[in-house]
Amino acid sequence: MATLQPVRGTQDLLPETARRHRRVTDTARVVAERYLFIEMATPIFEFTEVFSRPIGESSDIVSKEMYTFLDRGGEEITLRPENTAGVVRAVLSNGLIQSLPLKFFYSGPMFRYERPQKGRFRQFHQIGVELLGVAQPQADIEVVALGRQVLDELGIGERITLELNTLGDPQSRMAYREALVAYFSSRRAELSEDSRRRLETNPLRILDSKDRDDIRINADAPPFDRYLNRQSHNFFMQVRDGLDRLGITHRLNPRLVRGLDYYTHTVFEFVTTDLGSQGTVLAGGRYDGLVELFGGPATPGVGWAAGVERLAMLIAEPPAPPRPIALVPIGEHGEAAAPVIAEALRRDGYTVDLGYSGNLSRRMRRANRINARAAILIGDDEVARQVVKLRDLDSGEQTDVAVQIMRADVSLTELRARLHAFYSEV
RNA sequence: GCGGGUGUAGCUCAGCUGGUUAGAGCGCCAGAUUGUGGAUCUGGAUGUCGUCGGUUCGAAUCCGAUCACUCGCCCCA
Repeated sequence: MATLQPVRGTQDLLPETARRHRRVTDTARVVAERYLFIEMATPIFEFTEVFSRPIGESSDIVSKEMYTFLDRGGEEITLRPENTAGVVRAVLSNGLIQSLPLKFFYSGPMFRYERPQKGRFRQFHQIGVELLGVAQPQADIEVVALGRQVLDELGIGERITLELNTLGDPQSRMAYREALVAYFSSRRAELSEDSRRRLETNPLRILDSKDRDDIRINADAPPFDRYLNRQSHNFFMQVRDGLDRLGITHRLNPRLVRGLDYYTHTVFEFVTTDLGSQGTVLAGGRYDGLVELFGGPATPGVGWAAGVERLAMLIAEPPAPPRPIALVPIGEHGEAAAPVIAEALRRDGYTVDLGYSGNLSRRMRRANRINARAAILIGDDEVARQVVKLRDLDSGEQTDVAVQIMRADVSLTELRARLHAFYSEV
């Protein structure tokens, strides 16, 4: 810690950014609840195996990106790199699996030891939804529609396109995987270094390579359709039809592959070109085998997660918070009376700034800086006359308003009426 | 994890091929205006020139390392 800087990949959410984050999570929560996806939260850390088992030992996330440590009791703990595994664990821990279907919304920080970039941090925030217990394609359709509606409500829908693919059921996926391995192995020498590695770890990912030679080789790779069995094919068609009926346009991307091992059937990504190479903004899919992986009963699931930082960068400036009222005390009696008035107005629901120190000019300047709608000046003279000076900071008009202040007992009837008028103008 | 770029005041940046006390705009502070904000004018403060080391009579400037950010790859939300 040579200088006072935050840990690499972490960042302070200063008020303006925090406001954007809040806009994103609040909007998502509201929309999710329209679909009856209810908010829940799981711990920020879990036993390591909660993540290592379902995500897949071969994935980069597990093999080199997790924040894993021994706690003081000798338990192996990991900071959550994503939240689906945690939600499934919570469902099983709490016996909720009895009451399917389950629909959850969550938001919170996640942790991955990656190389930071724009839109990519080591501590980052995700919002997400999970739907457990529905095998029918309606679940996929509903979950995608929810994602689309969140993006639309955030006002960024038209800059984001939906890409869709299917991984098929486990049999289809396995058969295709074998066919791919056979094909790529035959042309191993031509593959990029990255893709030769992928051949061992995640051969499907080669299809998504950006390497020029890989792209050429991919052109002749066997197509997935041929290995997709009838049920898987029909399932995918139903999902697509359902989306069409809802007017949710999408682009088929046969090279779309999810990084996590537990995905089956539908996979999708909402992508934008406005964020450079970190263009995926919301992504997910179906994970029918996940609950079983945890030792629970075979239970289908669909869900998605979205990156709050990425969404926060895309949205327009959120609406400004309500303008405050500045209370400006002058002199000993004013200082005594001002907090009483401030408290009463705050109980009315107004945002009130109470100047702590400085002369009148200084406090007025502060009132202006915080964009106050009005200033209430109260000095010894006013206290004696049982008035306050109410100054309209937009027009500069200033008038005396009668008040009654007897220690904690205040009567502000006229002041309340005047303030009410200020805030109902617009 | 790999490759490229950048790092000078709170912010945005200037500082030519190394040469005295490192600059501008915005912001901040003070005053004009000791019971009145915004606009204007006047004055003022602020920098370990990211950090450490090297070359040199002399380094913000050249070299190396390191840290951070950033772009691409990888990965992913």
